[in-house]
Amino acid sequence: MKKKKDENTEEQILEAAKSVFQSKGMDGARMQEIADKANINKAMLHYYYRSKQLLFEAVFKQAFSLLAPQLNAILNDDSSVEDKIRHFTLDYTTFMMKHPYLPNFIIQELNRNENFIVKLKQNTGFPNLEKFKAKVKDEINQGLIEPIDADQLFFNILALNIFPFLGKPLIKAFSDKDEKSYKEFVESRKTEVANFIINSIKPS
Amino acid sequence: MKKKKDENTEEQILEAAKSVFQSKGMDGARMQEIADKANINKAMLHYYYRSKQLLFEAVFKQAFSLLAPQLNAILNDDSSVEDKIRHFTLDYTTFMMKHPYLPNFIIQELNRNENFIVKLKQNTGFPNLEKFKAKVKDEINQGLIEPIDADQLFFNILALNIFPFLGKPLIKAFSDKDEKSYKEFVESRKTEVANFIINSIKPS
DNA sequence: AAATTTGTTAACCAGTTGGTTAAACCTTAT
DNA sequence: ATAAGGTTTAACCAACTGGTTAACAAATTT
Repeated sequence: MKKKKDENTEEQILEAAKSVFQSKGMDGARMQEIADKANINKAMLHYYYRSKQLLFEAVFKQAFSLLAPQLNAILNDDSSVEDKIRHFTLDYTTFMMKHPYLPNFIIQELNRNENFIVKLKQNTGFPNLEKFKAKVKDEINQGLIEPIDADQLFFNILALNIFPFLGKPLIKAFSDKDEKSYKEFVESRKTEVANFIINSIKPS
Repeated sequence: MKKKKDENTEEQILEAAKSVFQSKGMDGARMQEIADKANINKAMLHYYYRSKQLLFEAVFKQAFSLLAPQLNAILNDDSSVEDKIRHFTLDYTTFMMKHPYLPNFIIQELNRNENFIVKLKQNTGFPNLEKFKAKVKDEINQGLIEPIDADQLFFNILALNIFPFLGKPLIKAFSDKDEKSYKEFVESRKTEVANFIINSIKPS
């Protein structure tokens, strides 16, 4: 009826699996390494999660569930487009600086298995753009922002915010930044990116 | 059909390796699959490239060498910042629509092995931002564009152009696009992205 | 045309991988 | 205490992996 011994073994596994899968990906991850990191026997991984695939999916879904609410914040609240942009840019960058492996993990695995996102879409809380699109059109009609396709605007916002994490090695190499100045660069983007976007859509 | 020396075996291998590595990554790729795709014996891979690692590096360097010239075009010619942006956005998107696996492959493997880019930097023709930064500062001083950090501007350009290829599954899922409308979306970015950037830095 | 080098193959190998098993170990209910 | 059932472990396994070998075939040199 009740669980016995170490109640949080299952969570220790998930924690270890998260760390290994996020830094090495599905193909590069080794079950033994996950077991070692969780300080348990490898058989326990299969006892709790049955297979590498299912353990991976548990990790991936949890990772994606961290991303979705951030997107929904910008998409579904009632603030102005400008506020959405400032708010999202600040929150997203702050959050990802604490979880720098997350964007690359999600993008990489989504590209590895294109079917995977279909499963996720069935989940409630999967980001929906309709309300955002309506808001953009509304503000364009009111002359508050310049005409722009809402999809293009949304993915521009996403691109500018995600890229510093996906392209970290490129940024460091191209602009000769060490870890410290890379972090300063990302930090300054919390406001720079919002200004950049708003400048572009602001009526002249 | 007689057995005879096939002098382009080496290139067949590279072609097959490119296809497999770019779609599955270093860890997901299998030497046997590369051999099958090249219609040769697995031992030939080692005869010509000695190890999986070296074969991978050959593929990676060739992939990166396709990217570098495009970046250097925007960085080192003498045109105006606005022309650089329009020119690069058009060329880059056109090129990547023909090689859609390339951006993800490079980003993924650069993140998998952070040391890898250090080797690449020693290569001649590795993109250098100095001239671009000088040009940006110059145009800012002349009042042709609004003040902006040249690094930020450059990586904004990169982010907006690369993201549609990295985030293809996200774009299709979030905005309910099928393959056809995804392609139209990317196609329209050839000019949309340039307009978006130039709007942002244009003096009001 | 014989000898040598280069290209190619099937078979093989040792190490690794995800996954299984049977027995032992705890914790709780009887 | 003992039975019961979930939890944990060491040992094991079959399939797979990158890589090697030795023999053979084609091209090149002598």
